[in-house]
Amino acid sequence: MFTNRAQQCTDELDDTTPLPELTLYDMLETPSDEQQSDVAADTGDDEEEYEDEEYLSTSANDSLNTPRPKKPNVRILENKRLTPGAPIGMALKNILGESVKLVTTPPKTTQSTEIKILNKLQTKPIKTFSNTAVKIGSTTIASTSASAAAAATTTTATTVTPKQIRGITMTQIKTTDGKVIYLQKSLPAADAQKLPVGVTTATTTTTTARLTKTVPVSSAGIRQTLLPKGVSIASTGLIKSSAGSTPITVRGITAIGSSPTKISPNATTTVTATLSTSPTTSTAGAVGNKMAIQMVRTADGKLIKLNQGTASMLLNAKAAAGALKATTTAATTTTAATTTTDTQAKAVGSPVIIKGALKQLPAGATLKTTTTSASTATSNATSPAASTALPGGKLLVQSAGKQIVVASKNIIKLSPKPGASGATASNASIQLGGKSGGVQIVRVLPSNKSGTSTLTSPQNVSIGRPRTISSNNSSSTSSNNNNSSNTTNVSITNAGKIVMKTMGGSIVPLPSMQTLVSRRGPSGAANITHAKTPSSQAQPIKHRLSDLNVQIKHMTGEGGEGPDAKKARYVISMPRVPGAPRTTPVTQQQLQKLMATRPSQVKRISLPSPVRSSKTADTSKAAADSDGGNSTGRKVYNLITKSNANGVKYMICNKTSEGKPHSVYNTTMRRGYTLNDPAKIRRGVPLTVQQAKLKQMRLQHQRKVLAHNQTKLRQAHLQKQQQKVKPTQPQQPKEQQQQDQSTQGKSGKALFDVLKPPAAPAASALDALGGSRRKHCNCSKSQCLKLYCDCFANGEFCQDCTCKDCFNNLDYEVKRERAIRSCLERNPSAFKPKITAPNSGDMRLHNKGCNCKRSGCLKNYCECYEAKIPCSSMCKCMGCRNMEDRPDVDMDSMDGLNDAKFHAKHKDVNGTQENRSNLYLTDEVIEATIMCMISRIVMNEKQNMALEDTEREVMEELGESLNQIITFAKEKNDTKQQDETKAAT
DNA sequence: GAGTTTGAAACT
DNA sequence: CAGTTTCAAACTC
Repeated sequence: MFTNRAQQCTDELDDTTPLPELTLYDMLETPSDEQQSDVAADTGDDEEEYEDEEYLSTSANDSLNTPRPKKPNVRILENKRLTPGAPIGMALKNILGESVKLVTTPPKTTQSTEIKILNKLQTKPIKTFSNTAVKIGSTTIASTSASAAAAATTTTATTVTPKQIRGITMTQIKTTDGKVIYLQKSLPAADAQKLPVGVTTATTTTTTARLTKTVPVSSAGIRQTLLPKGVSIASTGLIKSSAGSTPITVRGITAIGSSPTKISPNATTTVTATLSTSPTTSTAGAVGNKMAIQMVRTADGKLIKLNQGTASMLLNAKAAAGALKATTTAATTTTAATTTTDTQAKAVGSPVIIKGALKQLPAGATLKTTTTSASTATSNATSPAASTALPGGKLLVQSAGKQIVVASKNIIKLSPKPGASGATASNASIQLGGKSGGVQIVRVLPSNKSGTSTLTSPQNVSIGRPRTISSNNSSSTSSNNNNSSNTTNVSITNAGKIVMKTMGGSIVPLPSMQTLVSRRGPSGAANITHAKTPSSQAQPIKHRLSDLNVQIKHMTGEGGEGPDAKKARYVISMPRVPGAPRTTPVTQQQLQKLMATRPSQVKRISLPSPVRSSKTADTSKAAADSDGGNSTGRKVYNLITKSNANGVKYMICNKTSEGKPHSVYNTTMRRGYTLNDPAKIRRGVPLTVQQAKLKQMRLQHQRKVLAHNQTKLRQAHLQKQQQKVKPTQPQQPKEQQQQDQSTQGKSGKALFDVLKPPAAPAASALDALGGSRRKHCNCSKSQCLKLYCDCFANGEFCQDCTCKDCFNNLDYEVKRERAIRSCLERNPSAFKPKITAPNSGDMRLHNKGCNCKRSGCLKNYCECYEAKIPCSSMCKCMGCRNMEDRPDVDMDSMDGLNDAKFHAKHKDVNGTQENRSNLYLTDEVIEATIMCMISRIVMNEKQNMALEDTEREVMEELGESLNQIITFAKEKNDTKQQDETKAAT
């Protein structure tokens, strides 16, 4: 796999542009939602950039793998962008001097680097050394004097008086809350001359909360400035920061050379450092030789050190506020250790940052995090992370009981260090969801943004308790100040990304390390638990992205949950009688009891958030099918998703520990899967697999009950009639009935099984195949990376397919992700369900509609017909015969029926509709139905359920009862026809 | 199993 | 957005 992945990095025009973590959530969210990136909340989020168009353009451009000048724009978050020609650009130039090269390049060539500064607010008076205002839009960053009021709403014509800090010309920008941002006004002459036009170098920007302990920040050129929410540039010319530790992000500040950075013990500002894509070796190399370390301190006192190297990874070390004495030099390192443009280009495109870190880190490059914190992170902070070269091109980084193995691929493997203590050590490690003990693997996602990727640069990893791990040779990172959780953010943007965030970031563990596992548990109640083992014994099951999407939404929607809530592994235990077969025998007595207490059997089961909507406990066959016919099977999914508010992203890979991908769904994956048929849920309503199946279980349970009720009533009715006709044999029916009961009880066959219609062909086929997948693609030209391929369209990996040149597998994950993105670019709804029901119980509709011309929409060419739904106004079909007004059309039971049979049946039913209504809609049946509804009401009232829920469930009850009646009537009708046919023959 | 038909996806 | 091409599944023989 690694080899393949490496090859990917060089093929296709060297298009190694890393794809951003493509989340299913992204797929399903509306664009507007995607753009609603709460930067302020997402303090460490630098992975969201791909969501904007700039990223896309950059990405596209990166595909050419051509070095590009950077876009010298300064922009403010929330769509306040500034271009070089904009006032901010001019103002910055005024501040930074002529040495700042604001290169005007097409927007698509933008390579955005980023510096994020997390500020912890302080109320210090503002003092600025800069007397030049920076105007951003209508606002101005003033740096006229210590008086904030002196700043005008417009640009002041004052010039910056550069401040010399350690020989570096700095420009100070002071914020209203006392923070001071130093920007290197100009590069050292030597370095500046080395810089080619349009190329910037590393920059370190630091803000401190105290004037007396300001941190110099070098800046060779500010190309972008991002001010997240909560930080504004006031008309007074000051950077304002809202309460809390709102991060201030300065994006695109690049610098050259290393600058010493001091962080005062009480400094509450995070320094982020960036680096550039500068191909100049001199600067980068010089810096690298110096092994400058970039120190970052988070708003909550965490200390982050960035080592030199292309894509260093930052990990915070928690430190008590005021006690932190970490001092280090700001690291401005570039990984571009090459002098040639070509090499640089390749480096940029390299998707693996840490790749190739074969040599041991120099001692100076080892991160040292000093802290006096007595917290559990102390061990981390005081323990310098050490890296050791391992065979096979791996880099072992150890820290506080944890080992991080940085493979030659974009993978970081986290495994417990032998002898390391459990809980404490776990705090000191990169964790996925706070899990400890197991091997954790984190994928390093390459970034196509600016920056270079070096294959030889050693990587340092400092592991600390803090959440933010971010490193970047060209971009900065920010630390998360959330102390309440054990989340960890790892992000390496630029040449490579380590994206490992559980809070506000992305988690991209290796396949099989995070799996969404669904299995049947022994307990009778449906519940969902977190799996404790990364590996699973899952049967090959395919999954659907859309299903998982919803689930992950639930999973990640609980912002207040602990780290375990972020785990991507879930074991869903379905209700089942312990030891009972899938089709649990139900005696009539049981059914009667069930009938009497029916609502309680359909009681709501409070599930954890991921499957909170699941309510029903059932032992029906549907439940058995929910795991693909394998009670021990687990569904292992692969997808990337993220949460809504917290920005949590998961990549859940459907790969077993053996490396073989799973097939989540054991069903055919044709287009137009519908909700009611779990075997065809490909683009059905966006319910989770579990939800859909639980719903089906619930419905089947209701059918059981209703069928039992009907049977009981019919038998009573029949008994009456027989008593009337044959008064001499009054006991026969009763005896027969008892015998039936006994037989049923012995045979384990439920009454419903007697009454229920034959299983749908799809389900039958599914069962016949023992849960194996029925269909496999046969793509030959699309490489299974286009929507032509059903596997791909379903969000699955190809498995056991007969396709040729298949790239739809883990070995070509990059290509696959790119293809997904391509599809989404063409059609953002490409992976959304095509067939949805507006509301529960509503008729399903094809969202797009078919476009059939010749098939009359009566063949499986038609997506509507295939989905067993009538064509709607959305369709553009010609000569459509897939009409809606077919009262007998039970689309879910039409599998295998040809048109002739269909129409014959149609005609027959219509012709005798009234009679059959009288035949089956007897008073007893109606009474039973009403009883069911009343029982539901009573039970809901006992449970103090909301009226709306009660109403809804009562209506569902009615609907299911009617459905059952229809099913029963249909079956009887068919039986009758068969009997008539036999009699005729 | 080969060839044809069909309509969605992709492309222009 | 419309027309055309490509593609793979559905269908036919």
